[in-house]
Amino acid sequence: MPRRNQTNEKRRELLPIVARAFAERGYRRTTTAELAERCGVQENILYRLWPDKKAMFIAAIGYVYDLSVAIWSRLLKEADGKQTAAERLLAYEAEHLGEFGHSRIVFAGLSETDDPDIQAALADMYQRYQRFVREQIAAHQARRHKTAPPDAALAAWAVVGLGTVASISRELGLLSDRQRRRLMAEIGRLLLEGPAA
Amino acid sequence: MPRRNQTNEKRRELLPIVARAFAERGYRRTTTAELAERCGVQENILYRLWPDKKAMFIAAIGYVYDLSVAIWSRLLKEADGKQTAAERLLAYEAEHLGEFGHSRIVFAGLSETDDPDIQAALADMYQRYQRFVREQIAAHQARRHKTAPPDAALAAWAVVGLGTVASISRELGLLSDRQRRRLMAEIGRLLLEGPAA
DNA sequence: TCACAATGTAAGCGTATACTTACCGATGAA
DNA sequence: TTCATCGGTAAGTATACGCTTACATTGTGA
Repeated sequence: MPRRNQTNEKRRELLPIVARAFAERGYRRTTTAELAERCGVQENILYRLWPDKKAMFIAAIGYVYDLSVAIWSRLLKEADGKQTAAERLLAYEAEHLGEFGHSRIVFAGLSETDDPDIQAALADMYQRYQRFVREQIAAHQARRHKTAPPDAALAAWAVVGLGTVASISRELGLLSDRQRRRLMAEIGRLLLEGPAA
Repeated sequence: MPRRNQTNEKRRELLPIVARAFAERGYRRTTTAELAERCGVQENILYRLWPDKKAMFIAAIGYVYDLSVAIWSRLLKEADGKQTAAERLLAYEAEHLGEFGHSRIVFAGLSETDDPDIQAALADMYQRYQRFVREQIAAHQARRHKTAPPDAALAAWAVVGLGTVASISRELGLLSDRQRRRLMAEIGRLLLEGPAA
């Protein structure tokens, strides 16, 4: 009998490195040679793990989502009587926003949306992301029953947009850390609470 | 004497075509051969108009901003006693959002932000864009003096984010036209008016 | 008309890049 | 020990792409 197959373990080991490369340099500019070098292997090793470069990228998209959810879930488990989950999430994102380059990999993908596989991967990720945020917002609104909070689904999209523009502003050096935190805090609160504060 | 130099006219003539190509296919995937073909000229003609491909892209970034401002300005001149300029702008964007691919070209650029020239061009564009929106919001708030409207600068960034996420959702087919209009209308109003409605 | 720059065409050049092939030593159950 | 398979190295291939060069044609002011 041959040795046992360690393909899955290797995939899990290399995927964070692959994802970081795509986040830093975008899809097209990240060459398979660079991926291999960062991973400390030869190119054909990567090709044994994924059929082509596109599959590596799609796997990376999945990875950054899983990573975000893992971080958020850990955060939400640390119960806090004063703040709702949504409030803690906003505060966390204000502080650590875009730390892994979540949004950079999305921007890279958005330049490839005429590829149906990449488009589907991005759409799936966004839907999960928005659903997660929406659930937190709905829970928040249920606890703090205001008279007329915004529709949770719309508010969730707006929060996603808020995070996006905050990421862009960080990327381009448009806002100081302080200003960005204020943006997330004040507008985030407005989106959670609605006009009847 | 030789013929008179028509470089500037030619640039103005080809720039919309170049910008559309970059918006549709992203920076890296748009080849200079494709640019030339779309423009109906040979490649070296483009190289007489701009020093390199990067310059063509940066010119395209400037073009989409100028185009947006031209459209908005026209819109704002059509006075309307009932709606403020900010309200009309929101309504217009809800309807025609991303018609030219304004945001697509930004996404393409955001994958190239380690190039200082591209980063500077994007940062400049975003700052002008946010300033424009902020002025409209401030004017709106001055007319409808609410007790505690959001800081106009923050609200402007949030509106930019709202437009961005709406563009993404259109790109990925995440929201119906109807849902996207609701998103822009309801959250847009919230951002203009603040919590004291 | 003529000189000469502007404009256009066609072909090529060097390099980068996604992906492949050929090969080799290590592993571990039979 | 055997031997099929796994994990890894090194080199190659075909193509695509940014950019250049060589050269012909056109239009215009002197």
